[in-house]
Amino acid sequence: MGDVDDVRILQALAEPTRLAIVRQLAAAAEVCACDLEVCCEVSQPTVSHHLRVLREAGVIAGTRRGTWIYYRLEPKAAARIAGLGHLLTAGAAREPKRIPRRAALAGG
Amino acid sequence: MGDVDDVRILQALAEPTRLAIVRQLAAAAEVCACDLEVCCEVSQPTVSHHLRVLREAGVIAGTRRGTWIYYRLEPKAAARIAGLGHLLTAGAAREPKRIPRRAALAGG
DNA sequence: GATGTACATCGACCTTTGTCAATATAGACG
DNA sequence: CGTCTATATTGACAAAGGTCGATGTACATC
Repeated sequence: MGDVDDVRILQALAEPTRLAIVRQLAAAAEVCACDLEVCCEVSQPTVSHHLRVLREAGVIAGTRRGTWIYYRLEPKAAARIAGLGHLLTAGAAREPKRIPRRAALAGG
Repeated sequence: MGDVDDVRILQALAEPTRLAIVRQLAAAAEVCACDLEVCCEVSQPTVSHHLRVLREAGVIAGTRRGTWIYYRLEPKAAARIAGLGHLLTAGAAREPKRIPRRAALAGG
């Protein structure tokens, strides 16, 4: 369920500039796009492009307020990543180191 | 810290076939590469390529046992994704809906 | 050592993606 | 309306990435 969406979200996060933007949004809850430009060493059109990718993946949302646009994280996408994190940690913890369990084998 | 690694892990996960492989590993703790091939609609070299990407990103690890290679999730990478999930959910929850907090403004 | 199976590597192809300069749109303000 | 600022879009280009067929390598078995 929702497998394609997860890939989309991961693709959106899997880029240095975009992950930096997302981290900045996670720290401040709401950030003006103008402040995002300052942080990154890429041109304004490139930032705008990355914001579009994040928006279309449902990772962020923006609200225009006058001339400025304020972006924030989308809880739904955050929850998806958290869910994937839980799935992976549970799966990684499931490693039983292949211990033979001699008692179980003997007891049947 | 470890920002580049996170991007690497996310890049590894941000592809349909690779995410499917990772999900399969999360469900079974250890899977033979031969079983992974069956699941996906891509050729054997392509699966091998994806396994290499996942391995080099530190997402999975493989152990040769005779002719077969058994893959499993790497706990460290899983923890990183989980951590990112926590960061994002916390950041998304931090949205205060811009409530003015009149008491705080008055009290100073 | 010859054969068969499992997996990896190589080389080539085509698509996707990140980047920027130039230009366009949207709102604020005179 | 004209101008200034903030953001988006377009077009072009190079780099990265996914895919496959062909081939190479490792292990098992006869």
